[in-house]
Amino acid sequence: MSELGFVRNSAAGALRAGRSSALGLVVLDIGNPFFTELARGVEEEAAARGYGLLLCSSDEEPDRQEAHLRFLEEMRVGGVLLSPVAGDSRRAKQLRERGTPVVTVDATGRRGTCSVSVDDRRGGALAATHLLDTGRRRIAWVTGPSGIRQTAERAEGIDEAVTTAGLNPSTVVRTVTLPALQGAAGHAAVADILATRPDAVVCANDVVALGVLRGLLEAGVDVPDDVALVGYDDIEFAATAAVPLTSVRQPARDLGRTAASLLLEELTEPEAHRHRQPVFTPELVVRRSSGGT
Amino acid sequence: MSELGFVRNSAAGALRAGRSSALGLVVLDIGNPFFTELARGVEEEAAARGYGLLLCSSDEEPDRQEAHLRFLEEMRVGGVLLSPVAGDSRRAKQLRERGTPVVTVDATGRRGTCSVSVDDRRGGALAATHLLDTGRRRIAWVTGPSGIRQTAERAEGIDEAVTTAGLNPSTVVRTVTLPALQGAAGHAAVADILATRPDAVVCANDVVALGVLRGLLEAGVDVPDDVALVGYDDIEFAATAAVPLTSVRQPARDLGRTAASLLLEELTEPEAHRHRQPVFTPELVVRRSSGGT
DNA sequence: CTGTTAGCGCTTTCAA
DNA sequence: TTGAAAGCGCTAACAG
Repeated sequence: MSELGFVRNSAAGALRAGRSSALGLVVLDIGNPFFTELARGVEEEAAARGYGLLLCSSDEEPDRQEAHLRFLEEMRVGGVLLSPVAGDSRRAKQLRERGTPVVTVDATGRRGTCSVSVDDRRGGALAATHLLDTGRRRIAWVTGPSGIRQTAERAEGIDEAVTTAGLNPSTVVRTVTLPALQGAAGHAAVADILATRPDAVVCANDVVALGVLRGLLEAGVDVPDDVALVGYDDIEFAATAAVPLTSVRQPARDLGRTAASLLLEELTEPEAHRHRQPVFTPELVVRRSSGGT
Repeated sequence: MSELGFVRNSAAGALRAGRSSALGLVVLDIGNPFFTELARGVEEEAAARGYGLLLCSSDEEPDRQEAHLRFLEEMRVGGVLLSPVAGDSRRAKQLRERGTPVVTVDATGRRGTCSVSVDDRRGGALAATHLLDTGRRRIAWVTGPSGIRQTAERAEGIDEAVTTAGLNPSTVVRTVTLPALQGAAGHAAVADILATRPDAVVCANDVVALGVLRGLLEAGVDVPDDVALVGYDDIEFAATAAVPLTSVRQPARDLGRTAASLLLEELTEPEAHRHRQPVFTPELVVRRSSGGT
């Protein structure tokens, strides 16, 4: 019967059911391998349960995030996974009010919703402790726009570790803020970073760290002898960098799978579902850029 | 009226119109920055014309490609951009028969359809000529599954350049075939590559080249003194590699924008539309890995 | 020029 | 057990 070219019309199904059997995922930066790995995890889990995936990138711009959420709402996706640019999204709230579950990814959500995150405070502390243990005393913290929650917590973790070591964060840590967490921005900020006279640089993610690394080498700075460098995420390219990059690993694919699984549970068994906020543990991967073993 | 939470139901619109105002893009590997850059180009162009984008990755698996195409067909997307895994896709044909335009991306399509590609033969020749010019005489060509058209043409370009230089491809070029064009596969194949006793390695893309680079360095091979290395795509991470990577640059974002623009033209002005197959020109970017300047 | 209606394809409900 | 019908929200065509 259907062997000759019949293809289900899911628009009709979505209209009838009030929602489609697709999920939406909005990430901060599709060009960042951390998020593509996360997306893979989501896609795996969604596909296994018969759901499609609409993948969007906000490029860290709140307006783009809102536009994508609107698009997903118009498409009547069954649920949304959101790696948020800023704290409160009007449209995310609206989605939830409409009955569309929204799971916060890679950042702690409020209670009353599901979220999947990594202990960013701990991650920041891991990086800083490692640097302090290896004798560094002036850390430049290179981060992005302040709205992004997880980077703020990494900064707190750094301060915490500095304090724990009996030092004063205000003399040890200098913050350099980039317009975006991208390689080019990191590369462009190298002069600003060096102006803080650091003996160590911690970047809010690996993409930035690789841009910074290129700038440091171009400026004739020896990594790690003059300046130690630590990234975040442990993307694949960290290991093949000019100086292999020490990084704080996050279980990207697991994050994605877990988030999708929570979302699908909420979607398919709303009454049995209890909101959860699992927090994963980051792990320091020491390579040459920090002068470690 | 609509200020209080009204959101258009695009499922209803799609049902009514017979198709949705979204485009589908199926790439070979979403983890490859070349394709994310291409996707950005597509997204820019689509968004500018009020179209959404459904982004899928086949991971170079024909079955996944077909599944994604089926999903897009079920969603009744207005058109599809496809970076094909294998030559003929039953479902792509079916889509066209149904009246959904399909534009082939990053590979030459057949006449009678639109496609956007880069002169891969020329790209292969650029890489090989550069290596021959700098004295290399045994080239290992590291490629992926044979179904992928563009890599086959790059191989032909290499042979062509070797012949043009008055040498015999069968003595100069050795082919190593990977199960997938991914970093891990390249890394795992280093022993096989070295077994061909090459003085130069050309990889079908940069992701593979970076994996190979890591393996070569781990094996104590000096790049470029013992072995020159050339990648393909010129992704951002090529410049920050352990040994900055010589690569054949492809204009990824332009490819995406052009492809989307052709698709949208076919979609919105079917009678005025004439099929075109623009071919972009690749460019050799020489860095240290090939021992060039 | 404004307002009403029919129907897209699917699912669910209810009748035969 | 099998089949018919209603209605999801939108738009295009048509009536007033």
